[in-house]
Amino acid sequence: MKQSHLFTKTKKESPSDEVSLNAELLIKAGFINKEMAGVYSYLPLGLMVIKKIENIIREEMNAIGGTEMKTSIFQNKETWEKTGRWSDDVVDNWFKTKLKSGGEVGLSFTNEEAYSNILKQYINSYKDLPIYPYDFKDIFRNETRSKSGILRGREFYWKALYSFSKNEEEHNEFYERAKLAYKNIFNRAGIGHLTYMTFASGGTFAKFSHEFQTLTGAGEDTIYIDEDKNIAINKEVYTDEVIESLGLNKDSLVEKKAIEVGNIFSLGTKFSEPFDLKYKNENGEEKLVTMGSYGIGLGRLMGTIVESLSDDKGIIWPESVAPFKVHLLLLGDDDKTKKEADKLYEELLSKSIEVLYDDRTDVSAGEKFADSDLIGIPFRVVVSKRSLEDHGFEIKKRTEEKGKIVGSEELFNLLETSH
RNA sequence: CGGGGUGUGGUGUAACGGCUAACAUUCCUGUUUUGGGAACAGGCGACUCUGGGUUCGAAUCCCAGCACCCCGACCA
Repeated sequence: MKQSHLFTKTKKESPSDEVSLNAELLIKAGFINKEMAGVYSYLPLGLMVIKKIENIIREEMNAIGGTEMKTSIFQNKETWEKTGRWSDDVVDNWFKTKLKSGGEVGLSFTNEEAYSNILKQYINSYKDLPIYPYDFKDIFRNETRSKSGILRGREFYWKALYSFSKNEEEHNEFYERAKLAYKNIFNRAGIGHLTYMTFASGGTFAKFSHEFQTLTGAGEDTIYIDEDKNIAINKEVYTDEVIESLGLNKDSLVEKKAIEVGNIFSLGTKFSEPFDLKYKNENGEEKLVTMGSYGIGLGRLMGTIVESLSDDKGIIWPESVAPFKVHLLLLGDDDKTKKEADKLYEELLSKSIEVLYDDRTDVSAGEKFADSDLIGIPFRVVVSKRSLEDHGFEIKKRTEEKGKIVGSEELFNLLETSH
């Protein structure tokens, strides 16, 4: 994509109504636009990142047997009354609205009810199980206080997978696979080294749920980490009894601030009971389905990456989620340099290397460098009079201070072997 | 929902109760520039969040509302 076609521009000043680093950088660099407190639009660059993250999650979910679908934002009152969660006394953060015909509808704030209701039609026999449907979906929560930029919004985009299993054993087997899939996701998203699987309260049907907590000062949660064993405990279950039951030692636990980027949860029969979600086993007996839920907030994950990987010049995207792999900068406006840069741009495109081409000729070199650092694309390639007088192109990683001048062959070699 | 703070051109800020609301940036015109947010010249852009009140006079003081930020509570 040519930068002259990208309508967003970077801002020099930080927005006055944002304090959080993720919102500040993402707004300055033109990834998102704030609509109101806790509500953000994703601009072209932001959407590219979201889609990259979405694809990573999709691949990992499909790899463990997930089946993608798309449930409606609109929620049926009757369905929710089955679990008692329609009531504002039980769930106080609903966004609800009225139909012209008189009824009420809610906007999704979670998906268990919708899934249980749909899957009831399709689960009859033990032969129908297990199944692992999932959604990418906008979720709405009327938070009393949204905060921290895109880390906690009133509207957010998430992935939710629900597992429907015959029994505890089958559920547990999948649950373990889901843990690994989640680890893969956060590794691939570039924050694996900062992310800990964390024991948290489990509800009625399991002793624990598991959160994936990424260390960042902007975190809302307090966790206690055992760095050797690479696991952590959420403050909410940080008791002597729990520490002991996990075989941990209080002295080796370190307190840290973290943000919850993912959560997996055993639901047992909490939802299959009210929905009468049963199957017939081999002996013709009716059994309740055992469920689990597995969520990741994509916007929150994006914000967390920004929070934990940026520097004082801007964002540093991991290659896996960066909007582009290469930021190609044209410096100078003489015909020869421009022609060389155009040619390189076409070559990158023909090799399917994602590139943002700063082809603007009315912008100074300094401004292009500053923009490039702020936007945070992993590789910066400069074409200028100076580079052409040497071997051809200057390539520099966003994480490096100095680049090096390389010829075309070496350039493509470097780009094609990196991912 | 409790507490605290802030609302001024698109953006970031300034302005003792008193002149035509200032500066920077963005944007537009032109000239010169092109390796770290270039230089010069000219120009566009504001009912100072809304509604009341005090005053000869309000961006400034008072009241109410709304919005945004922060702390806390809450967070399938």
